[in-house]
Amino acid sequence: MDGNLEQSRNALIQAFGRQSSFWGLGKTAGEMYAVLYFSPEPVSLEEIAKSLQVTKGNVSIAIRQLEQLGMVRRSWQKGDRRVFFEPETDFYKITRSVLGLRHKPEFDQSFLLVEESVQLAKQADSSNKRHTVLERLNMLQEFYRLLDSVVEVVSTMNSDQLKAAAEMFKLLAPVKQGDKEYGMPKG
Amino acid sequence: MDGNLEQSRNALIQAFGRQSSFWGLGKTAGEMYAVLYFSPEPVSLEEIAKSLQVTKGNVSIAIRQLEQLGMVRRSWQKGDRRVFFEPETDFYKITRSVLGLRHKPEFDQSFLLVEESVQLAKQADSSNKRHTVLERLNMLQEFYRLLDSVVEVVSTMNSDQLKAAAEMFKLLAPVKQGDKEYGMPKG
DNA sequence: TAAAAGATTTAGTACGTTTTAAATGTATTA
DNA sequence: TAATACATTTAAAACGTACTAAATCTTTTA
Repeated sequence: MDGNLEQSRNALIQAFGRQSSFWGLGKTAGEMYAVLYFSPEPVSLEEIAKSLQVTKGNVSIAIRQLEQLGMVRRSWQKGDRRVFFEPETDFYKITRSVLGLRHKPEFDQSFLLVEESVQLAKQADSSNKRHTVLERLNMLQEFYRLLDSVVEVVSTMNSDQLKAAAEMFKLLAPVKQGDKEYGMPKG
Repeated sequence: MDGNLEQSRNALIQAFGRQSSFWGLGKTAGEMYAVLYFSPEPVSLEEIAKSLQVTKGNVSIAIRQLEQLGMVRRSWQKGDRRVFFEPETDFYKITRSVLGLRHKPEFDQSFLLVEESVQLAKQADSSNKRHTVLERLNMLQEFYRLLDSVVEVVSTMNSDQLKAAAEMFKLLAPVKQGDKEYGMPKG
């Protein structure tokens, strides 16, 4: 392979590994996705293993996570019994899927616990403590509900809608004093 | 303490522990925050340790993380040499702080790597592969820039602005699949 | 100044997660 | 059917992170 492309690929693998780890998906899962993302053609399981120096078993497990999150699809080629993988390249789609499958449930669980906490506090004897606690829990719930509806909206928008909404949101940016045109397209 | 309040507190500790762990802060850090959140008065280091059955050293370290993220403040009481801690209860403020201190830098690092990847790919010999890769990296960068500006906007808005923006976002009606129009405010 | 009360640091340990090597499973071909 | 080429599961090992107990540091009081 062209040396430059090879280096380019390595940089991308690092980037995805980093992000993946940060979001709790595990470094190598992200790296595997990067391998697919960098390849115009679907990649076989063994090739992924070889290029990241990990075992096939490892790939088998990690790739399934990626599949379940809608980040990877498997495909087949006639006359070849191997399984190939290709990346979902639409990040808006991925965002939606990950929000729904990974974040939402975790969210709901916590929200349920907070709800439970509220109910129990309400049953407590009236006291200064009870009062403060309920006040705080109310703020917390308000915040949760807002987040929840944002997740809900994002989850149900298609990619173009998301893009449009994000652009709109971007327009809300307060122009910072003395800042040199932050984040705007040049020219 | 009132038995109900005690149960209520436990539910909250669970909720925060869960979320904290999910967001990569560690379970006990979240639990410690919950202890503070549930107490109308500032809490001493030792009391936190006792109520969560962990060592003071553990609290000392974890609480510092929370401080650095702006989730906890320390305070003192006259005639008492102990340090007390109290929670930041404004979640919008916390969101801003965590985004800026934790997410943004991680983000920027990855973005830098992608940028590097792009530059290297551009230097590669023209080929079908190079073409596809650059195309994909472009999409990726577009997505990153959007996220970046969302983070930027959120980071610079104050709590009321954030609340208002979120409410507005909430009004974006989900539009059925296949519909070409973007969401409009209800009513 | 010594003693006491507290917070922080440190070195080691326990734990959960990730990864591996090998065994097993499942088609496909001859 | 046996041989094969692959994917998946598994049990154990390696690893990293979170936690502990103990030592150390810091401040206050007597």
